[in-house]
Amino acid sequence: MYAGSNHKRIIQERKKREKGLRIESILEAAKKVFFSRGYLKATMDEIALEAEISKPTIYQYFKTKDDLYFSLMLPVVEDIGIQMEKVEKKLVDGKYGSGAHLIKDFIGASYHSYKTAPDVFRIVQLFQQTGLVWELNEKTRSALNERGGYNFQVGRRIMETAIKQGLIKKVRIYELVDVIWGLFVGIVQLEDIKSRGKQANKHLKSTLKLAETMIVDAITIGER
Amino acid sequence: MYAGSNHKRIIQERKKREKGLRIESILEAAKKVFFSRGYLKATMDEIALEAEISKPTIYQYFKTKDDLYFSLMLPVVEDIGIQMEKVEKKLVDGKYGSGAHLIKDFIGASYHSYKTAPDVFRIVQLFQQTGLVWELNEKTRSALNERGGYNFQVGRRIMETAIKQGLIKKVRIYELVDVIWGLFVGIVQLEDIKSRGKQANKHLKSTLKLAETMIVDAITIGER
DNA sequence: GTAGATAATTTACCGTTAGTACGATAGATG
DNA sequence: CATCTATCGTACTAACGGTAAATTATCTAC
Repeated sequence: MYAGSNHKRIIQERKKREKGLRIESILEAAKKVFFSRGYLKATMDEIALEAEISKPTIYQYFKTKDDLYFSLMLPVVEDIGIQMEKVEKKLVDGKYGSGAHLIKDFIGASYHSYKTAPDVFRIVQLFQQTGLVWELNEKTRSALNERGGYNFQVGRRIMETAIKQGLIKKVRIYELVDVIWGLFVGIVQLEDIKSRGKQANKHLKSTLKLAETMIVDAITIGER
Repeated sequence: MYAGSNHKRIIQERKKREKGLRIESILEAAKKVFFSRGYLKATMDEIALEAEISKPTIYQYFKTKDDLYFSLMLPVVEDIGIQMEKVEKKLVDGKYGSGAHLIKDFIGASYHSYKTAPDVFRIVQLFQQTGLVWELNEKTRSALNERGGYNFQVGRRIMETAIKQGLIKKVRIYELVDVIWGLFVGIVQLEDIKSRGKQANKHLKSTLKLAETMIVDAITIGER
């Protein structure tokens, strides 16, 4: 018994790895199908086919169609948080010389996530409409809520610090973060609708740019 | 022949009226069911029951479930346009003394429509999330597109005039209208999600208020 | 190496629902 | 009366989300 009791553990770990890979491949297939067909027209059978497995296998890993759909979101939400944390770090390290620069990075954090997965990004709020939120896998739901809520917390901390550092005017941080986030999501959606069927939305960037300028004009100090 | 050839016409008109009423009652029933159950869980049978007619009769007037759903949007989109036209009239009549006042009314125009039908307002989102191949009645689709596009036109005209009148700074009007509209929708959606399950969203008003202030700060002239 | 247990996967199925076909009915019209 | 129109009831199809039960692959213990 050269391997001893390790053998068992090692095999278990391999299985775990394989399980992760399977989940990964399902997510990949789901992404493809969901975003080419749209949520409603995407079928679980087609996703299964794309992942080269049978439908019930999907249900082994994801409780419902919603669950699968929402699972796609989590990495994006997490990414936004990571980007924001970077901004926060830079801020507490005193590396922002102006509020304008901070705001630019702050919006850039969301833009970064949007760019890496524009399809996923648009999905955030669909479920509120369809009223299916309540059938989510508990794990998925709480993960989403926690990360989402956490991101807003970070956002508020950033603005709080920025005010303390005198980078931006003294405004209500809770509302401020909501305004910026709402602005971003709203514009992305809007330009998305407008550019449907046409080539990539050339207006998105210029509109976001204007939004940024306006925020800067409104809440930064001095430079006007 | 006391009524002459009018008789025919009068009867036709009555029929048209009745047809309108039927459509109205279907829409009313649809609204009730859609917004209590959510789009996916609402069934055409239930809507038919609510409207006290049979299911095939609904399909006489609405091509698909989607079509019925989106038909609910139209009045809201139209209302927004009407509110905006009021603002435009007031503006060309030279009744705005400050840019701040104008912006307030401009946002208020959308808010008005939102307040009268918050549920319907959320549909905009669904429209874009899933919007690929909705099998909308051609009439419904073009009506929606036309009215939507028209509203943006009015918005741009307003901003153009406001610039000419020296009420606001010279910014790119196309992007400006998009920013304001995106901001509004984004915030409404956000607060909507946040307040789900809780009491009415008390944050919406204060967040919108801040957004308004920020826009005013950013684009109006003088008062700072 | 093989029997038996365990986990992963598939086949075959269920229940529900959007949408339709069709014949019956009722009322207005001429 | 004959016709036309709108609606109804019914019964059906096709598609889809989801599941129970059978099947296969994999591992463990001897």
